[in-house]
Amino acid sequence: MDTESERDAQSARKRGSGVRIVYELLRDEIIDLSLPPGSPVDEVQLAERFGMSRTPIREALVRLAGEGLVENLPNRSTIVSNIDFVNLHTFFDAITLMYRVTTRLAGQYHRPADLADIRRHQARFVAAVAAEDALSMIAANRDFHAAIAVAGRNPYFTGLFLRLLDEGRRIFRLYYQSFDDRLPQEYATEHDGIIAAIAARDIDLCDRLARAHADQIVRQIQAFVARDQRQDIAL
Amino acid sequence: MDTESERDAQSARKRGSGVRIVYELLRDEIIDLSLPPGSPVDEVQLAERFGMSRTPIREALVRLAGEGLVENLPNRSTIVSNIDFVNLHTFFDAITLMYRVTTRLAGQYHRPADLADIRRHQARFVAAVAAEDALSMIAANRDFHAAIAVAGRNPYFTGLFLRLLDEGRRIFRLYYQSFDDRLPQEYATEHDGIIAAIAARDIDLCDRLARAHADQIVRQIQAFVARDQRQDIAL
DNA sequence: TGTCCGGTTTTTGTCGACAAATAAAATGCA
DNA sequence: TGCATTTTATTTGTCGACAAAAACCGGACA
Repeated sequence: MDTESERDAQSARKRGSGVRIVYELLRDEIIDLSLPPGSPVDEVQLAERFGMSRTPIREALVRLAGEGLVENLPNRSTIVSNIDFVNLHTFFDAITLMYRVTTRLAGQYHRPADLADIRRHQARFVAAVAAEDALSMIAANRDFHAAIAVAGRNPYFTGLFLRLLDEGRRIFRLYYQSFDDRLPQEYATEHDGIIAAIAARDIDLCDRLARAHADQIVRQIQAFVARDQRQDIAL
Repeated sequence: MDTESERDAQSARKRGSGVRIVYELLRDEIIDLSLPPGSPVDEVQLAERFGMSRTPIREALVRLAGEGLVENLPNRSTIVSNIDFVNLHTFFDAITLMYRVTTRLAGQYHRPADLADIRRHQARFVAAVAAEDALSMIAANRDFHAAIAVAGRNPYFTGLFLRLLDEGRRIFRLYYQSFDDRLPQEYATEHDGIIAAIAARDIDLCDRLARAHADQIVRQIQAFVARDQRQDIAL
């Protein structure tokens, strides 16, 4: 069970990079559901897996807890945070507002280099759609909107938005494991519209398109949830 | 140099409470500027001050770093985060939006117990204004709006808002050390208006009042900054 | 006098170990 | 057999110590 990065970590890692390695890998595994919600995260197990002491593992877990990706039950094992389906609407509210705000600010403050970044991620997204690769589609979509947020140059909004986008990746991932719908072509064209609005610095248009885009995504997730619930009832 | 809480921490503290104690105390000291921005935070010094090992200190620092209250220069001392006056407008944008959103949501989702909490903090605020106690005024104001955010029941917004309110406390504190203006009477009446709007569940009114309140605060800070800059030029 | 170089010191990052707290298992009792 | 209680075992929280990095200091040299 020794992957590339883990052996790197084990052999010759620089003094202080250990935490980052563990943090990023755990983060990715939580987001792509390799570590399912609610599963316990054992410190000593991770320690021997990465070939390091418990101390850096612990620090990585504290950071993840700060972002809400894991929960730290006192004197008990830390677990991967559950997805709260009951209060999913709070997530929808928050991410919709952040879509709008970040896109508006991008329209206001973006520079040429930002647009290049955004277009690059959109190209990745389109390629993923063409290849029908749901996983890299989800990742590219996240990076696309993250780039827009960065172009908006408000670290407070960017910070919250990144958290929400990652949480969204978990939820999407949950459904793209079981279903294989595809309306992502609409997403791609909507993305192009957003890019154009940002480039034209049309703030109102940015807002409208971002809101429509967010509504689209929220509706899709809600459809997934509803279908899921009907299945639960049917069984 | 042994205060009450520190001796408590030293003698008989429960297993796992050490981090919380250090975290909360450091957090308070950073917010009320006892630890000025940019000042180094020495681990071993804190360790002997609290009578505990470096490990829990370190964990507290990691948490604080996660909230942006300290910065962790690799292989070098961690320092209290500086206040970024150049990009202060991003702070204004963010906190204004959060004022509006949380107050709107409070108008929508609050329950009777929430209103009681909010009114209690407003009473504290009024008392602090009457006593002309700037410090507890600032603290009560923060708690007042925090209670409104809690009543809105969106943990994502609440989380960001609390961070912004604490950052705002640092900025306010910065100026209430040098000046002794007072227009807080206006704040108190505005607070009453906000309470009434929430109780009446008038969402639009909540939004308008919150926005006006935020603008008021932003203007006051900007006036402080401007006056400060004029002083710098004069000297 | 100013700059570069090597040693010293301070401070962090990591480690292994121990003790407390809880979960799990085993035992006793009705 | 089922439940309460004690015992064991696992896992976390904390500690002291050591080694690596960078800052600090002093001296040599141009």
